[in-house]
Amino acid sequence: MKRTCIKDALNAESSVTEILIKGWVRTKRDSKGFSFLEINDGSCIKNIQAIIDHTPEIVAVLEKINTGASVSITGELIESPGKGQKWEVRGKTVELLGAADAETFPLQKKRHSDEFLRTIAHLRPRTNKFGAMFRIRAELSYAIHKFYRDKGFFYVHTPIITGSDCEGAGEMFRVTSLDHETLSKTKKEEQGARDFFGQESHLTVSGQLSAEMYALSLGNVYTFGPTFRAEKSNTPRHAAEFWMIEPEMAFADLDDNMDLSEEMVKYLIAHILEHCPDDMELFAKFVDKTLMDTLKNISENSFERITYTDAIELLQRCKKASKFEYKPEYGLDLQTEHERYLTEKHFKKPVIVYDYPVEIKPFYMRLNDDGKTVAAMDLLVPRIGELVGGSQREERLDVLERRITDMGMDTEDYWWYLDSRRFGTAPHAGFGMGFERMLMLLTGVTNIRDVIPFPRTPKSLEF
RNA sequence: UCCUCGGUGGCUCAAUCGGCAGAGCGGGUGACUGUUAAUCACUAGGUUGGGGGUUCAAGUCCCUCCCGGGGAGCCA
Repeated sequence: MKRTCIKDALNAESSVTEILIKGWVRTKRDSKGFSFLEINDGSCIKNIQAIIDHTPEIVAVLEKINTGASVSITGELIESPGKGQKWEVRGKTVELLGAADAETFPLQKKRHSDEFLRTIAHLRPRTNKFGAMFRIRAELSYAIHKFYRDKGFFYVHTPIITGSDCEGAGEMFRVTSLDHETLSKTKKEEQGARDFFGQESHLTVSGQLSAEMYALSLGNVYTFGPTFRAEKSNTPRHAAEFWMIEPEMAFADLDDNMDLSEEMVKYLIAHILEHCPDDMELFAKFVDKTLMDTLKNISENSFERITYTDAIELLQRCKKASKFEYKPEYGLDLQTEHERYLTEKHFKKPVIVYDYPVEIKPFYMRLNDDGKTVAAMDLLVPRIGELVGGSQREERLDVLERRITDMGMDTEDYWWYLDSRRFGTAPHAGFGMGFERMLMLLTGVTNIRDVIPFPRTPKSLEF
């Protein structure tokens, strides 16, 4: 007999005379003469209840079954005479596939703290909350591909190992095949030449520069993959390994970029609400009671768009101005408290801040006609802060070369990047969105460590 | 990296002014013929994060290290 997954069994239209269910025992309740088993197989958040009459043989098996054990049950799918569920399995046979010792199995039937569950990251997907989280994560991943594919974007696999030591963001992880001894005996300048690639190599911090090359060939493209930052930032919003979506559009400007980011965020919310209602319900009920209102608010309203200059002025003039720890000032980056004020207090919705001072943004962002600002954009959302960061790219060779030189970098290192401006350059724009941050926004979960299966953070690499 | 709050049974926490280390849940044993994180009774379980110090006496005070949470910086 073929296994029926619990999701399908619970969606049955009529009773089934013979059914095979496999899964993990969430609870066992014994009475005189029979037992109830709640089984979950991960196919959905709900368990199926099996009722099993006691016979000497079955009691012998049931005695070895505890919370956490994996079992295989055959029987009949019938309408449940009890309250609380439509269907249940009246079991005929019960087989113990894998026992779980009750004294040492760490998950109990009660709620556990997120902190404790992080210490057993290998078992937490067996809980309702993390099961729901990682089903949503899978669905969100699919939704991203669907969104871009439907719009005619091509998915580009940009490299994980890179040679460019400056992609414009953050500290990088060094990649080397040299052993520790060789490394310590070799002079810093000579290490690269002796290494696998004949030069120093790192884990990518962004696929953007590569994606630009493909946008200027295939038109509209996106990357979706892991990225790595060696920053020792210890916050609930940062991880050393995280996933990023980076679309890049040829013949597009900053407005197109802003439109795309807004459309994407709204699409992803709608997709998850439509396809993961049961899993989302858990987060709306137990994690963030305002979640549905927040998501509705984001879907139904257009995002506020404001220039950096206007945003600074607004912050300087607002009632809270004197209470900011950091004074808002033209030429300085917006602080967390400023972002929160804009999205949570003032506009009460997502805000796109654009046209930033050239001094605080990387070399590849397009210089505006005023000569003082670049065509950059940050999408800020309540609670999460920066969800998306992007820009129209500098397509003019001379301006780009000057920017690279001005920032103390060598144009030689970017020869292939500059080639795209040398041969058939075109206006183009793109952005990056943190996948985990989108997931946090969707679920109301406030710690990035709880939206990624095995989180990598400073001093933490157990799993 | 800085600021801040924590670390007590498997989990979540309590312990007054420095004076006998406790509860709920979970576990074990038993009861119960439709339970719903079942219920009821009984029961076992502790080097109070590590090291050092003060004291007649330290979970509690001091020093130090480790680990975790929250905030900041940086960012996605």
